[in-house]
Amino acid sequence: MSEREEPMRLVHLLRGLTVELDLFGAEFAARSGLHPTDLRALVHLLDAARAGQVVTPGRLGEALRLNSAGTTGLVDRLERLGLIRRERDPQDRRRVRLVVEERAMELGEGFFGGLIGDLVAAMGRFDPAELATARRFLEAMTSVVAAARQDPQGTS
Amino acid sequence: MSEREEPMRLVHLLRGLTVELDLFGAEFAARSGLHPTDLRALVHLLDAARAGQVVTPGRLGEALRLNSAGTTGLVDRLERLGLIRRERDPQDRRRVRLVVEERAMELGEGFFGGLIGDLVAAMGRFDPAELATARRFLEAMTSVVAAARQDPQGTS
DNA sequence: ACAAGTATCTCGCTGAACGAGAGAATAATG
DNA sequence: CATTATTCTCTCGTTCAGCGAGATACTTGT
Repeated sequence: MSEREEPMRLVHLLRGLTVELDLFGAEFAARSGLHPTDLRALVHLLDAARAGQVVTPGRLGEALRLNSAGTTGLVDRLERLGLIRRERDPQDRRRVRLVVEERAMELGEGFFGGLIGDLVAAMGRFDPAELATARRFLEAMTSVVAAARQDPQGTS
Repeated sequence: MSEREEPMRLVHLLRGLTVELDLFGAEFAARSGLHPTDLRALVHLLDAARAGQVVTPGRLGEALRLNSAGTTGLVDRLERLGLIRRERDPQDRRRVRLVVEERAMELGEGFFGGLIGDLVAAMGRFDPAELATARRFLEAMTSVVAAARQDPQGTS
């Protein structure tokens, strides 16, 4: 009732939203014959590709918190599915560059594209000032979680 | 620069936030000797307990998209860790009720409590009208994702 | 009583991820 | 240069979460 309870409702909403997004991802992954980890890897690779960054197995494994053996297995799977390709780096030939194939782009586009379109459409029903507020809110929440992650105990 | 790009930034923020929250959960889980699934189960059980609902292995497995064998294994793990307890339902003795132990509450409280406190504190820097907007926004986004989940193809 | 339905658990298996360490290339040092 | 250290990536053997199929236990409808 009181306004003191509103924040807790927002916290639950926030969690509910992440649950929905996770389930969406998991179901997409299952439908495409991917494992949750494969999907996370794909998202990471597509992001990096869009930003023009080079990703090596080492970097990928680090981002996904996998050890080297797990990373090799992951890269093997993605390569077997024709989503990425290994390529020796000509500069430093110890390194392997992970190149995203066309198919991976299409896969990502085809599935998340729809969701993104729907989200953007739903945002259209908010005016610019409201979107700015939502943005500030999301940024604030994200930085709180990021801070909590680095300092697990501190109720800062 | 144009306002047409703001929605995409919000989409990325949204994803970034869920990634942070997932990582937070995963790191907490690892620290507590739990698997990601165990944590999801615990959250579900604590929510249900707070709402006064009875959870059976069947319901839990359904919520987490596990089959019966996986569910049994999950419940075994949680029971072995002393987080929950199996209890035959006296009304319908085919059923087993999953009862959350004190320890599980403390675990959930001790870890998420801090984060929730930080989030609520951060919300304190928004006025009630802004929080209401954030809430509408989150509700809109959640229902879009939920709808997309049930109708994977439809760009509705 | 008997059949059908529902809830949970057991068995055997697949495969993702781990720890340890090997292999391959580059960089640093005498 | 040759040698040693360093940095990536990959291989081997193992562990364990989750799957499919089916067993078991209990309840409900006829």
